[in-house]
Amino acid sequence: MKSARPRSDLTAHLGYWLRYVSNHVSQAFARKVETRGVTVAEWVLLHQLLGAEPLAPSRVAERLGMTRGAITKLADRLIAKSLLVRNADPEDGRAQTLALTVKSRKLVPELAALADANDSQFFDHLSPKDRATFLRILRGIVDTRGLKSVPVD
Amino acid sequence: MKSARPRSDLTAHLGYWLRYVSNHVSQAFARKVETRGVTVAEWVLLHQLLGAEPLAPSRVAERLGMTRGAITKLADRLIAKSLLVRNADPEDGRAQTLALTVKSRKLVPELAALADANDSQFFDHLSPKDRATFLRILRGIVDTRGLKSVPVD
DNA sequence: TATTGATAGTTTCCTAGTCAACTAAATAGA
DNA sequence: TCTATTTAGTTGACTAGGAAACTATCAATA
Repeated sequence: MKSARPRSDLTAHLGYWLRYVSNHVSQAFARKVETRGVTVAEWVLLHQLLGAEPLAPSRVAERLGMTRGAITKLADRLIAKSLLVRNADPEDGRAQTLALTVKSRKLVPELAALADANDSQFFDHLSPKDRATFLRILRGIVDTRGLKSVPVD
Repeated sequence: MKSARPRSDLTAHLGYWLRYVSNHVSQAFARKVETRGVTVAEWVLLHQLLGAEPLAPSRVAERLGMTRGAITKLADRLIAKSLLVRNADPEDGRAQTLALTVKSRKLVPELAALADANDSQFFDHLSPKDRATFLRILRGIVDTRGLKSVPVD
């Protein structure tokens, strides 16, 4: 591996640009889902559940890379919006399961469409080759660095 | 609007991977600078000032894409750590300037080294070609989407 | 010059996380 | 079986930031 030659300028760091672009893309997406009355974190939770419900809060926490406490509160908010139900696990008195509602089952695809639109907005100008390279690099970083857990924000 | 081929899977979104990787890179960096007693936000502010001081808080807010209120608080914290000084602008009774201290002037290069190390950790495995492409794509998104501090939809 | 509006920064309230202490239930071990 | 430990989830204290109201000052203009 190459030695890191000092990069005196912050803007020379790939990490800087990554963060910068990612923040903008996420913010734009946040504004979109907000029109449907949900936050990005709420969307990610709902989407995780789609096809994987019911799921224990602690599992959700792992997948989303958040603490259990955060999931408790996030779930509370979704329940208040009738987008989630919390049920006691009949097998284990400590455990619970989270599941979608009729309302959220209808909402999630709409949110997915917004995610598509957001992707288009920021990445459609890329050539197919660049798109592929970009995705390959990102996934490659995940693989080689052994990243796990899904970020939310 | 472009042909939005539906991407039913969240993980098919470039935005998803972008956020995912960016979060990990930032978190890893946060852990590094934490050993020097500063946060990422504090580092970014300090680094902005390096070579550009003194700078008005409102300018900093623009550059960092944060609100003026956030800069007030961020500056307060840095001042409490003796890493920043706030001076009244002699020309304008409303205005102030922010500048580094002896302490932060010594600290910033150390933090920059951590940023280098973090970049190495996540991007050194890329071929020079991939590195260049990655940076070009990121900067290209900034350019074509005309990203500024807060993107307007 | 007096007033009106713009600008710089601060403050308050709110949101959404973390961390760590806590409760209750399950499990392992003597 | 009783006890100790682990596990699931909740709670409270704390943090960082945004939005908007607020204060103080400057600038434009009637």
